[in-house]
Amino acid sequence: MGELVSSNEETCRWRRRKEERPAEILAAALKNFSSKGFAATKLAEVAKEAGVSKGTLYLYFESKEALFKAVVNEFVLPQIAKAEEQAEQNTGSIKHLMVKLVEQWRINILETELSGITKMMIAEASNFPELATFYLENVIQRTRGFVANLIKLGIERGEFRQCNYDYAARAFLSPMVFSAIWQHSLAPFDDSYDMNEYLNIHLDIFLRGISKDSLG
Amino acid sequence: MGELVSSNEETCRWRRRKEERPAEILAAALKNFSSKGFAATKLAEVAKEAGVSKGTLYLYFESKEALFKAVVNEFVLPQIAKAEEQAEQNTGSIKHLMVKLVEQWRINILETELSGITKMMIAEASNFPELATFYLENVIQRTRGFVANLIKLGIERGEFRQCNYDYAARAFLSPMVFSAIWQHSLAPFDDSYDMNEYLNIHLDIFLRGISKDSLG
DNA sequence: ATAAAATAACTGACCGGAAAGTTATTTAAT
DNA sequence: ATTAAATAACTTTCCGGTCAGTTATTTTAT
Repeated sequence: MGELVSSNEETCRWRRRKEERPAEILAAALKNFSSKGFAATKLAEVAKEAGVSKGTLYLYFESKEALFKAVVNEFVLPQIAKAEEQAEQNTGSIKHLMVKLVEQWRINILETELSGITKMMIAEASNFPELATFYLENVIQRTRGFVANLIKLGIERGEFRQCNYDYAARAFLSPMVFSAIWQHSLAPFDDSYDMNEYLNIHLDIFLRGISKDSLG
Repeated sequence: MGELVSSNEETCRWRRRKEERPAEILAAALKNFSSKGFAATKLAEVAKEAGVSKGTLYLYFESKEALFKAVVNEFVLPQIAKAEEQAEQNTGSIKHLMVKLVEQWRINILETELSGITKMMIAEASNFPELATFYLENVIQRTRGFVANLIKLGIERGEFRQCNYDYAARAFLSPMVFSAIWQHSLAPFDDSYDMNEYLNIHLDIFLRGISKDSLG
């Protein structure tokens, strides 16, 4: 943990590492925001884990809020881009693509620290309006729009029945979001919830519910 | 709000009102915990809204955590008891009872300050393990068990298909919990989500998904 | 009835610790 | 020698919890 110097154990108290600092700080910030939430994250702890002093944090990020926004830009937005690309390259059915998207959610979000960011934002939005609008505009609305478009396409193709695709997108996404929330709130105190099972059931119900034919 | 004396505007700085204090403090605490969350709630503010000094709070409640537990006992548990009674007195189908339960959720939880308690607990469970286990044992497990029993009964009666009724209970409850969470997190910043619509769609999908016949 | 004494409800200034953010100083690198 | 990266000590603010003192109310004595 507290490794300050690399190989040559020189008599250096610290090194100048302008290039590497941001990435190391962001990694520590992600870990802390994810596990503790925004308010409960201590910048002193982030600094310690990044192997720098608290002051150094402020050399690279203006404030705690700026640091969080940087975490979102660095780690969350690329995931959305990835999903969008996967959709573009999709050649099979929309239904199949949606199964794949849930699978990607599991692997890339739920089972990584990113689920903690999802939970954190939902949990603390009301206490940090500035972050709330940032996250809403850059993450939520973009994701919702992306899924809504997908469903719209499914309807046009005759895979899905006529429905309000905007609400259908919410119905599709909310259990995924819920899984992230639960995992970082009461699941650790509960006899462990099988998230895979939970997501499978919801996906099954959703696809059944939206299909043109009643079998899904 | 800051009414200290009732009718006669006497030259009293305060009155002794041992009987009324707890209820007034609990009401102010509910309001604050609901809108701000646990950590962000300031006891000085609760005291002010209850018309007492901060010190008086500690005459009636041992700590912030004890105050929160009292709020749950006073306002949340009676709602669960109410639902349990309604289930006992039910003469129609289980399916119909579940529609009614969602309706009650809307009226008694979602559209009241209690939805804020639901959200608060999910949001801050990880930072307050003591409260988390208290809430899990007294609220979550009791509610989940109640619904699981209902679904089990529905299966025995032939209304529902064979399924893991424990997970089915989670599938039934999680969108309700999600509605409360969303309402107190990003909904205020979003173009307003129609929660009724959201709940209706989920109820429809759930009942379709669990029915023995495919129509629901 | 009245007033003094006793009681307990209530107040609010204060304490201690914690954490965000700042800055004077030190140290590495060139 | 000079620059700038990094530090560590500092300031400020905030809040849960405490407690010594104040005041409304009740009780006792006359």
